[in-house]
Amino acid sequence: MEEQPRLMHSHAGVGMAGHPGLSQHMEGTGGTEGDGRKQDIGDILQQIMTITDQSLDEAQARKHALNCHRMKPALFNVLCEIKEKTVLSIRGAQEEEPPDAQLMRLDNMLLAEGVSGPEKGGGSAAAAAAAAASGGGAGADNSAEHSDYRAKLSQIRQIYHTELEKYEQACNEFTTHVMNLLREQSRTRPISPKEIERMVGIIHRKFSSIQMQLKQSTCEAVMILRSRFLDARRKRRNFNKQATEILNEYFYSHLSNPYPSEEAKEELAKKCSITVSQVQYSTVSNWFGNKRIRYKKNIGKFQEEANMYAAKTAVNATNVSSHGSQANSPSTPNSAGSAGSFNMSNSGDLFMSVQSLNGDSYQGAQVGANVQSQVDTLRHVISQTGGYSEGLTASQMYSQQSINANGGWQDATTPSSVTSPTEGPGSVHSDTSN
DNA sequence: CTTAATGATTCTGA
DNA sequence: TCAGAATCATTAAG
Repeated sequence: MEEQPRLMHSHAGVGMAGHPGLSQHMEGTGGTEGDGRKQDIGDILQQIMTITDQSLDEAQARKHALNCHRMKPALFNVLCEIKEKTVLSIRGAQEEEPPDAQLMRLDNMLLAEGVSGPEKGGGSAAAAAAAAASGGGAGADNSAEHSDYRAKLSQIRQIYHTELEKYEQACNEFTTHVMNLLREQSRTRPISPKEIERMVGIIHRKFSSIQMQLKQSTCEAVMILRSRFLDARRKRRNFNKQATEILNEYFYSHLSNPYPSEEAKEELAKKCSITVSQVQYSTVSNWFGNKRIRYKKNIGKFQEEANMYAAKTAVNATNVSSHGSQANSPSTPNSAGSAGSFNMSNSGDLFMSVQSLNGDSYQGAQVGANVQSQVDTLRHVISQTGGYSEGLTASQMYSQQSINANGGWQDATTPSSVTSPTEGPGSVHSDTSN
């Protein structure tokens, strides 16, 4: 029921809706209302029907005639005006785009990551970010690692730019195409410049939303890349054998107090040439932290290792001393023998015997001779360094079996397998058991 | 693919 | 603030 009238109305509107002047005019000339209208509609239909019968030339001719009609521009103007007042104003109202905070964020991020920024600056900014992310200090080791990162980043950057360009080009092409089309059509139907403009705006919005997607996925890619390369955890590399050896040597030869001082850590880091990943210092700290805790947690498991390193250390010491003595070989050797343990909670005390309580000695042939000098050396070193536990004095260290043994730490193990040659310190000792 | 080893990070208590 | 403990995440070995 409702349909009918509305339809009718819209029909009537084809030519004159909303334009009082015109419809009045028509009405005036049209004679009696009902009949006149019906007649008009009939005419229109008739014309439409005849169009299909017309040849192309005929149609063109008519079109041309219409275009040339002197009333045409005026009519189009009026129609455009009407259109603008109705359709455009409605659409315009709802087109207030939301503030694109999102886009801003993306832009900022891309800029910060060096994807959308100036060409070279991007790379260095990323490198800086990388350096910062990995802890800063070391500096030197970053380049090799980050070149890969930078390469990938610039790859992303390149893709981003080409895509962006592509979109832009497509957008422009499409826009001009649409504009031409509309201009063309504006000859046959009422299209105001404003409308064209609006259309262009719509197109741009569409394309910019595509662009935003591009930006978003680029951001994601960068984030992934970042997390992959810069997250220290992911970057973990195992130390090489040599480095592990050096650290272990130190650890086991300072078993009584495996807390290297800052300098010692630095020294160790240098010796190990820890370059990968992170700040050397903290890497060493981490290593010792992990080592302590893991050693303590499962001494049995480390026994063999301990013995091995102890032996090694002893050998080293001997060699050194035989060469000439020197007390301080900077890093580990000294103290070759300390035996001890760092306190463990459950154990009461530390120190494994320096010498095996009984027996079996491991004395390598080499070891024997220089022991005395080692002792001296060690004493010297120890007193100098004084670093470790306050509780530990040289005498304690040397004291033979003083302490011990009972296993404070290692539960239950039996006495040593490796033992040192006589005098305490130099000895290899190592804890025992197994 | 599973698992052990291990470097790094995070949380917690002194 | 630091060491220890717990946990994460990756690597390497099987």
